[in-house]
Amino acid sequence: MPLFGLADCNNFFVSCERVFRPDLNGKPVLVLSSNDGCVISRSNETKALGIKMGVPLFQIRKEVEKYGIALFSSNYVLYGDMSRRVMSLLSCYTPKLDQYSIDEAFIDFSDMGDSKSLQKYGQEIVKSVAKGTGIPISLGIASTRTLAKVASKFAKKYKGYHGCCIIDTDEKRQKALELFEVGDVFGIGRKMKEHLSKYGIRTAADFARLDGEWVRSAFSITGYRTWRELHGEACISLDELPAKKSICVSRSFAGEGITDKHKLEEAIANFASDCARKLREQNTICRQMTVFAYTSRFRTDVPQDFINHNIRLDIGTNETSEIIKTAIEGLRENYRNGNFAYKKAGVILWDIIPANAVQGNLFDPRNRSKLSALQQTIDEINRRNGRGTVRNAVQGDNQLNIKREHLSPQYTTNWDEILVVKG
DNA sequence: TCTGGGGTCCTAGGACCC
DNA sequence: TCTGGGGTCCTAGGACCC
Repeated sequence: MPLFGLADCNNFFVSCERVFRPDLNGKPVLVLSSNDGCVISRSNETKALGIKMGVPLFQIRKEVEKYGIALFSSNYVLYGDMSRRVMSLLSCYTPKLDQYSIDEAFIDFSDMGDSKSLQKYGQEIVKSVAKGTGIPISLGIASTRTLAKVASKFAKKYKGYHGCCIIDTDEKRQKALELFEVGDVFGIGRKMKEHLSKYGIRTAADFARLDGEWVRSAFSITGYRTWRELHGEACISLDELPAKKSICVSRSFAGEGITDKHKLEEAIANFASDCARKLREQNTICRQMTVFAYTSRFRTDVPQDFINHNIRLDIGTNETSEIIKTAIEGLRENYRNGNFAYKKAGVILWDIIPANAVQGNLFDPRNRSKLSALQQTIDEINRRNGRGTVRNAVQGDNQLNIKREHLSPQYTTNWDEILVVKG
């Protein structure tokens, strides 16, 4: 019988920070988005204070002060590294691990013994990750991904499960769905929840009791899939990790934003460079690109501009210099002089195919094998010496105007900032 | 004053072809 | 002047996820 496990790191970013700041255990902690803008991770103590996910920091300044909430700017280098450690430990316990996000992974538990031994096995996994990384996780196990997610939330909420909850009978499934709010179901978002509430649907069980055909007509194939998954019918399979179909790098800028054309080009060049690296990391090339830049949507008192430009590449590529050049040209074509303050910009690569499928062009004047050898050399230098050691001149000094006032040190990835143990 | 970043999937509607 | 209908492909936008 197919069985899915979902391992979910509890309050992941906060937990990462606490690994190196054990003094903050039991205290309210927050991790902020880029520019220290919004709340993106909360400790249980912070949740208990009523601080909501996603609220802007400036709206909760009073509470931060009053309760002495510890603040951290997001430190993705640290979180990425901790995530790799968690994932590598998890992969010891299964032949098939499917990483879903930075802090979640699906685990194949098919044919792994009876419920009782599985419960023990699950608890062992949870303990092992906590011991090996310091990150607490919750594990849910069920016959579909959607139900595994429900189970993991129970594992998180009730101490009695010791981190692992299994939904493996119809009775348990029914009971779990009765206790579960419909809006918390994986695949049911704000809009669907609103729509359902008009019909008095409050719990996952209410939703599951609806007529399948009606669900399909009201919420399309995706809603219907969620409905079937809640009934225990697996519709989302555990596939091999597919290559990404689009790659996006974008940032918001602090303060007024960027008003200087040259600075904007520099930012775009850096985004394009990051995109190209990600593209090569999954061994793919892209054939289309979007460059965008816009002014603040919250400011109605200043002139607005919205650049959103698609570019089709004659020949697919993953080379940094080529992708930067194309992005900059795209930006220049669409740039208007008008004293605009750009608050956000980015580059998206899409129409992505495997690198070995590149279609040559008889009229292409460049020597592609030479270009590729050069790129490999640059990648190797940057891998050894840190990103951005060798870069294109247009990328400038890579000092984007981004605010990070509460940044933790790079404990795990930078020798200069490694944790000092005091004797 | 201050409002994240990176993805996926689905659908409707227009363009285009015969 | 008359001005169908079906199929496919592409794109923009919405909804969802973390």
